[in-house]
Amino acid sequence: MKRKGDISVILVDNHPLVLEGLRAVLETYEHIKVVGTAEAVQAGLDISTRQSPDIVLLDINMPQISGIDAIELFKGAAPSTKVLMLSMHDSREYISASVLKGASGYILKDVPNEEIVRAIETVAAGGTYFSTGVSEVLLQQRRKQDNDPLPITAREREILTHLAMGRSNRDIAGLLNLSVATIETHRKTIKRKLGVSTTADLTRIAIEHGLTSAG
Amino acid sequence: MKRKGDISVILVDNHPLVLEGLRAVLETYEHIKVVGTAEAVQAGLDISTRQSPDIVLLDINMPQISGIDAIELFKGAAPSTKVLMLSMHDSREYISASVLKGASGYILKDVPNEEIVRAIETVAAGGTYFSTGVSEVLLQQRRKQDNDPLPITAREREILTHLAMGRSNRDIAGLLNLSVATIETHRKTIKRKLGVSTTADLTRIAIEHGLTSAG
DNA sequence: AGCGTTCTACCCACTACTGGGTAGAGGCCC
DNA sequence: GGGCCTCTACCCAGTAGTGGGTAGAACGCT
Repeated sequence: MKRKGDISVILVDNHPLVLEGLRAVLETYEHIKVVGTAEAVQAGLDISTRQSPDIVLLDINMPQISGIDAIELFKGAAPSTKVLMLSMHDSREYISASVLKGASGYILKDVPNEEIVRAIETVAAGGTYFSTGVSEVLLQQRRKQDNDPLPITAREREILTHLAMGRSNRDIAGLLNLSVATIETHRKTIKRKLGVSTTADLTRIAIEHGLTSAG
Repeated sequence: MKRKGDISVILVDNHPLVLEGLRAVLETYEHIKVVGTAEAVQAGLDISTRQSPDIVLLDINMPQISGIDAIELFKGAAPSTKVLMLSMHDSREYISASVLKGASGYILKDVPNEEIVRAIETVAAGGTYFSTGVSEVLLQQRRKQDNDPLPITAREREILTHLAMGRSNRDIAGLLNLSVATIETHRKTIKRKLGVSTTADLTRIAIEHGLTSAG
């Protein structure tokens, strides 16, 4: 029986073998209760609606409905349920998509059992869990900023920031008390150095390098 | 003494009281060894260089050098060290900045002791830890996309995507086999609907809503 | 049938940006 | 003291985008 303090979990994976393996691992932990397993998203949703589990361990590769799309369905079926994705891939697209859809964590299938348990505990406690390789992917933007600083001068960076915020050459000239011609020259130099030709490109690069934010 | 499997931690906070409180809490756990404490970033760096701890627990509000800037310094002083931020604020700016600079986690000072320990264990194991309120903030972009869909038509969204990728009206006209005038009309309509007037604004909105990515 | 919306396309005058130059003043390095 | 870079600023001709219109064809809804 599930007792107070226990964590209820349902497992959704289209491979019966993985399902049984996970159940066997998790059952060795007293405070984790596997209250259901399903080999298809729809069956999982039915269980989830009835049981409102603390955690859904969801395989990302599901036939019919993809695991990514299923995240929202599970959140809809039982709003208090946290979704923890289980995947064989550490591809950036999957991870970002999972986070955007509201998953609380993303772990790889080849991690040690203890890490799966740790992830379940962490997510149940209201945290997020992304396993080793995955956090590297999430922090990828940082590496880009570190390893690949923009090859432009400080003044040019300043101009670029204004440009990316939607200001015209004339606006910037006014702000910085410079001639419009000067801003145009800077703009040309920046474009040449960065190898782009449009304002949209400049804006994307500025956001990418943290000079301004999208939101 | 630190033994194999133990987690070595140094604490950096400019409040001696917090420092002592943390030390007292962590010392009740056998596998966590506090190998140093510092009330200033520079002193913390000195310790970190000598000890190469597994974890630096770093207060975000430090005088002189901000905790955010200190993240990079600690990563530089001992590359294998993971930085776990400790903060009283769950503001979006702090959290994003921390993640971008390379912090492996962000926890609030008012969380229960067990959560701090859990965070330390998780980060030491190579994961990331963001406590309850914090993960909400990280998932904020998702909410923006869900609650605030762009009030434009599918065709306009398509045009917007191309614009944000740096394509000119003429390029897009060519791609979609339309007249340049049509693209200009769409562009005007999109700007009016979104209440902006420049390409940079369009690009920022497109990225914000996931139509294209910054990188 | 009548209405609203979307997608398409054009007109016009105006402004902004582009891409090719050149160039002087000041700072830094060797 | 000569060389290199940065920041400033201008010239010019050309192209692109702006912001104000209008408008027809197609579609769905009632």
